[in-house]
Amino acid sequence: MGTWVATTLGFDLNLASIFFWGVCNQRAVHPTIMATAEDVSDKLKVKALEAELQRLCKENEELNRMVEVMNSNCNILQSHLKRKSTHEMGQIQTESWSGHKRQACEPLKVKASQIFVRTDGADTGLTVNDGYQWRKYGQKNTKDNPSPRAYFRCSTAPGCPVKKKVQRCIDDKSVLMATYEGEHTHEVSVTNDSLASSPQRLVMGPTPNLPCSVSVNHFQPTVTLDLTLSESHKYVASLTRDPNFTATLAAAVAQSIISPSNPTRR
DNA sequence: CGACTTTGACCAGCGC
DNA sequence: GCGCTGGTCAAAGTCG
Repeated sequence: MGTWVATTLGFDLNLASIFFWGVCNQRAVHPTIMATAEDVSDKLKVKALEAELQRLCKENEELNRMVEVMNSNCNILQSHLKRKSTHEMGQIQTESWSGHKRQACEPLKVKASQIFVRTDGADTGLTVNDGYQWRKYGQKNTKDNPSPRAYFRCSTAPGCPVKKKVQRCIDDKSVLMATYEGEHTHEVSVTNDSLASSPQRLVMGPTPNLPCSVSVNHFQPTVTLDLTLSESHKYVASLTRDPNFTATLAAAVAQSIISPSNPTRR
């Protein structure tokens, strides 16, 4: 899944890079052109163009960083999907062979879902801001992961049975892996403040309250990409407003889920 | 002072 | 039965 973003966005970004690079080099090669310009308005125009150029170069850098982040997220999601798919297909086969009545094509009744949230690399906490209030009731070191696993209960409403486990991803410690169990018996308590303080998100799929999620129900997978990039809010917003971008992204994600072993992808 | 976090102890399930 | 492991409990500590 990793390179589909590059495939989707790379061409335009590369074109933009080449354009910006060419303009920058042109200015470097011919400094005297501007130095000898006598017209004041021309100088002003040049300054304005320089400023615009710098802004565009910076914007291009931000977009490239976004692509890197999205690539990283996609790689994580892809590996996770592969692991879960392999595991579940094995379970289905084992159960059908051992005489269980469930048909192989019957959708699994999965109550747990898993999300991945990219955090600041310096952040060592295990907090996932998903709009609900959680009360931590335990923490354990696990065998398969050097990072501790934290256990939370939903405290948004009394009696809510939902629990979640949060652990840093073994592959990428800047990624938090949260596993949710149960269903909330109340509405999400998302406030404008909590959303404003949470990482920027590009949400795709029917789980808008989750920052970056992969449902483990592989018969109806839900993928939400987390674009945690504190300086690039406006670019994320502009991208998410672009119907072409979201449509392409959605198609690519759907395609990658349908055929996870596509050899054209990383 | 109440709500929340930390952390060691305890319990249950599972494999050998 | 025993040990390992994941999950939960609950007392103590922390914070606003």
